[in-house]
Amino acid sequence: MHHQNTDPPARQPIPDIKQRVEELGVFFEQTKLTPMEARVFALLLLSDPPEMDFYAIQDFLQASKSTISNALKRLMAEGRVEYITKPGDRKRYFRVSIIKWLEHIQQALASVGPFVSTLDKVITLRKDTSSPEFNRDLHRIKDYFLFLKEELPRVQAKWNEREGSDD
Amino acid sequence: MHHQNTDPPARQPIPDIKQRVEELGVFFEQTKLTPMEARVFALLLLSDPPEMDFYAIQDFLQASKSTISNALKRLMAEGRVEYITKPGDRKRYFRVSIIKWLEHIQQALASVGPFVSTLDKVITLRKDTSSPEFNRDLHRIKDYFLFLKEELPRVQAKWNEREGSDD
DNA sequence: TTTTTAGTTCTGTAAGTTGCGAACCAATTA
DNA sequence: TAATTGGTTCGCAACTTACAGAACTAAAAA
Repeated sequence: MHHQNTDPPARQPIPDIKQRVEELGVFFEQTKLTPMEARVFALLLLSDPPEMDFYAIQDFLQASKSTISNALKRLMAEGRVEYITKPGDRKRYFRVSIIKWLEHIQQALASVGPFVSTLDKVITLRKDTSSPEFNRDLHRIKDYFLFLKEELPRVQAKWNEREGSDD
Repeated sequence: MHHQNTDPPARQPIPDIKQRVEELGVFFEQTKLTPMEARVFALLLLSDPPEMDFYAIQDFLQASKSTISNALKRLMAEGRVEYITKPGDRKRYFRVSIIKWLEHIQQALASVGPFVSTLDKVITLRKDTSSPEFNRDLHRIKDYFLFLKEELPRVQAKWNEREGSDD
């Protein structure tokens, strides 16, 4: 017996979806994804229902299995995509993991940390140089990052409070 | 008459500078710079005095003129590097433009804007889909970005005030 | 005027990426 | 047991990028 279709009735898909996946894909390439990864992500953002099985993704994007496999692998490693399973169905259904994606974004805001310490190293190294003005300017940038490092968690806290967040 | 040396007396350079330029360079590659661009930027951050002429950069990094020329071109186009000149000296002295670099960083924080509008498009397209829960989650991410778009300028204002900023 | 200086611009190429196809594997079905 | 399903992994071809080398240019010096 082959896979019994328990999906909700196919609905009117989003109009011009192929083209929109391409456009969205180009946008998400800017977020450090390869073209195909970006297209997979874009497709999962636009698909209805929001989960798709491997073959459906492959068929839609007209790409090879290996390409889809690797794209999903990376998207899952990054936490932007996850999969669900259905009882009595061996397939995996891939979907955008919105919670993890949000966490990912929030973490990105914390990336000022390494900047502060890198600048700190530079400033320390420059301590005895003949260019106090340049060093002061460097210090100013570091202070700016330090300020952000303090303020951004505050902003985050404000959001959590506003959302009645449980995290 | 060839270029008369009016530089301040050569001082003790930063220890292990070659290695440190490589390390710092690797760090700055993460900020969308090619390896050589990142090394040039790193070198200008560590050099004493903080400005270097073309040949000194080339000699230090052991790269070709074209590579240095293109690296400086891009760093200047990005606003991270500028040059100064000295009277009676045809050479240009390249240095990190700290003010512009800071502006560049501050602008980067404004990059949430495109995200909001992209997500808005997706949400609009998904309006009539059969997955209200997914759509709600998407909306939540958009609201988060919208929140940031409002709050980040506030944080920036706070910094400007604290610095008695003149910009 | 010729030469030198301070670069820029134009190919060519080596190295790194991206994605395909084929082979492979583990679980399920026949 | 053999065949099918749902993928993963490997090796390679096509494309892209980063850098080198050489030819070029504009300004200054000789």
